[in-house]
Amino acid sequence: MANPIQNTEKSKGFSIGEVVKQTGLSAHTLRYYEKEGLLPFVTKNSSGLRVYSTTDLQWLSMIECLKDSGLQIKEIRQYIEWFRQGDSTLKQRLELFQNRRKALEAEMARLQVVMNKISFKETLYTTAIKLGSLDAADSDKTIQRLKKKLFDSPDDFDKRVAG
Amino acid sequence: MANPIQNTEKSKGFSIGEVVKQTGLSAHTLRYYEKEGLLPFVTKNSSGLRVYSTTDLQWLSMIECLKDSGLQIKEIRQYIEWFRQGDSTLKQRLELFQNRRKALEAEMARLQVVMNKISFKETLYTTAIKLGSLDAADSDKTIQRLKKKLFDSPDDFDKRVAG
DNA sequence: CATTGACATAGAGTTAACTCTAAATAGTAT
DNA sequence: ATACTATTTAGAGTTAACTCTATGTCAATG
Repeated sequence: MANPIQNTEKSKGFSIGEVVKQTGLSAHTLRYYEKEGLLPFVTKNSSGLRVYSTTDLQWLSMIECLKDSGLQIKEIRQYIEWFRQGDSTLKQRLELFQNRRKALEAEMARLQVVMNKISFKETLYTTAIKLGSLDAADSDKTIQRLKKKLFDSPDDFDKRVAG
Repeated sequence: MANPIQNTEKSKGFSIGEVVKQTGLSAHTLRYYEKEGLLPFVTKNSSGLRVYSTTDLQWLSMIECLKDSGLQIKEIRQYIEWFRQGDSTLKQRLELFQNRRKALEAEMARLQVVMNKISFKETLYTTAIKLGSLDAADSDKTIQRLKKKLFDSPDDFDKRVAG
């Protein structure tokens, strides 16, 4: 087990392989992130091997969160640049998080609408299997009531849904 | 205003331009979907122009829903193929919707976790602006209590978050 | 009958975010 | 010293889902 970077009890740093294990990201991806300016704090030892600090791991966690919130890599880089500029960019960063929250709220609302439609389909097909055919399910009283409820709701899933 | 396809009171069909207006999709995208097998019911008139029926529009609505649920185009094509095969594929289609519902539930739960982290950041930066610096906000009692709450929760947002 | 605008096809180009390849160097184990 | 594994770089390749370009047809308008 060759570990190029000595990671003693003093926790000087982690090799790229250790970060791969801890984060689940590939070494390729870690180098790609660095090239894209997402990890400006990663250092190299005298042999040119990357040494990741605990702070770098925390940044990776933050990057994952921002990615999951829907941010693109170049937008994450912008955020990191703002961070490096210090307190003069507090406003920009706050606005970014406010926008992220709004985007997440919109996305969750959107997913809820999709969920309603998919759940209806699940019920429809469960009934279809019980009755032996999709046509029979389509004519089913309970199904028709459910469908009506869905169609009369504010979002307009089509009057009649294909499939 | 030349409309190649006569759309009389009997509603024989829609031109691609009309479908563009109704769906917000581009003509390019509509042709691309068709090429990918997503619209096998679209017909052409004697001049080779596409004629979309109301059913085709319903399919487009269904396709949008499946896309929003996270399905890829080739998976949507599979669903449409199952549909065309009739009641012998009811089980496969039900399973697809069951899987979609589970995926949507997981996605919504994931987004909720991200939302908690982003909301914390929003609070942190609001406090930072009020106090004049990020360091001051980091040492703030209320912020520290919030952070502790977030870190002690089942999901493990890092012990200390960068940025 | 020439122009215009919508539409057709085939195929090339774009974008984001990886993902991989090749060839070289570094570190560890025996 | 040798073998083996981890890491490095530059740059090419991949994938999904469009998106656009070039060129040509067709129908209605002036």
